[in-house]
Amino acid sequence: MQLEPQYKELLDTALEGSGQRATKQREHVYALLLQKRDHPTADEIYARARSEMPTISLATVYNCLETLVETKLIRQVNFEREPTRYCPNLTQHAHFYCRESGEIVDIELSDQLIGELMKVLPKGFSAQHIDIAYDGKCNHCHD
Amino acid sequence: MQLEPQYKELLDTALEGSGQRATKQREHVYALLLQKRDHPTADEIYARARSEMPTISLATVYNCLETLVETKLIRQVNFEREPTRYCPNLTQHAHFYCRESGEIVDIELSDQLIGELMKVLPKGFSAQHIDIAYDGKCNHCHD
DNA sequence: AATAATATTTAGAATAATTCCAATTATTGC
DNA sequence: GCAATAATTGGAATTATTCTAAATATTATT
Ligand SMILES: [Mn+2]
Ligand SMILES: [Mn+2]
Ligand SMILES: [Zn+2]
Ligand SMILES: [Zn+2]
Repeated sequence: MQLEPQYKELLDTALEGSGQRATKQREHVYALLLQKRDHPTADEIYARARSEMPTISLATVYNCLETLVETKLIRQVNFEREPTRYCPNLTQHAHFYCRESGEIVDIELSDQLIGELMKVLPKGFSAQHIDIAYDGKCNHCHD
Repeated sequence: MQLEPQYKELLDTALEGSGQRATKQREHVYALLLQKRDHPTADEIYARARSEMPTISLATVYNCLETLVETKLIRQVNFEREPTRYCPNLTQHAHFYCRESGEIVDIELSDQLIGELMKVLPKGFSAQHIDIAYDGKCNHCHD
């Protein structure tokens, strides 16, 4: 499995911009996230990574993920106190967590809706970020 | 410090409804949460609880909080992977986390706004709960 | 190309919030 | 008051994540 050229480009410039090196571990972790966009945990990424790169360590997976988050190529996604998950979708979106299947789905959010959410803040408050997590039943799990 | 009668009533009926007993530890933890509504962590609650009840244990604080959450008298509030915080405000509200001061403020949400958020879900999805967390600068911390 | 400087990876130890456990203590119903 | 049940307690266990220090890889310099 390999990183498509446009993403390879993205990764290289992001890393260069932050004075970090492009390593095969970083490429591999990034490629895995882009390939199966199911919001895996570090452990899941570790398991997937090992099939093609058996010597990679869990610490490296954490390190790579940290680098990718810092350079804003991916974001962290948290539900309650569950293990952190990772998402390469950089658009403004919320997450829907299906209690039945455990599936996590991206919910795109319009600027308009974000605007409305900003409007309800009391005077003097300014938010740089809004985190929105739904939970319930997804389309596959309905009666 | 003590629990106001209306809340004592609330607690007793909630506990009775779930077949649990009203103990002084549960009352005390609940009273602390109602008194200073700053979304404390279990450790903070433990520290506060000990000044009036020096023999209470951290395990008991966790147990009491769990009971209060189960009986829906309080709710848990999580920011990223920080320690869980606890909130006795039962209205529909989001949380604003000030990066500068660490203050956590309740943001009331109208049914209308929640409705809009529900509307953006794809067909077949139904949410029982939406978790909304802002983060940025609060009114006290502005330049 | 060799060497030095720097960054990354690695395995395993450390950390920290929370949960579990088994013994003691408190509360309830008779 | 006594037996049955539930809650509290201190400490051990768990688990995701971070830290550490040694080994390896990459880049820059001669
Ligand atoms: Mn996502
Ligand atoms: Mn609150
Ligand atoms: Zn589902
Ligand atoms: Zn502030």
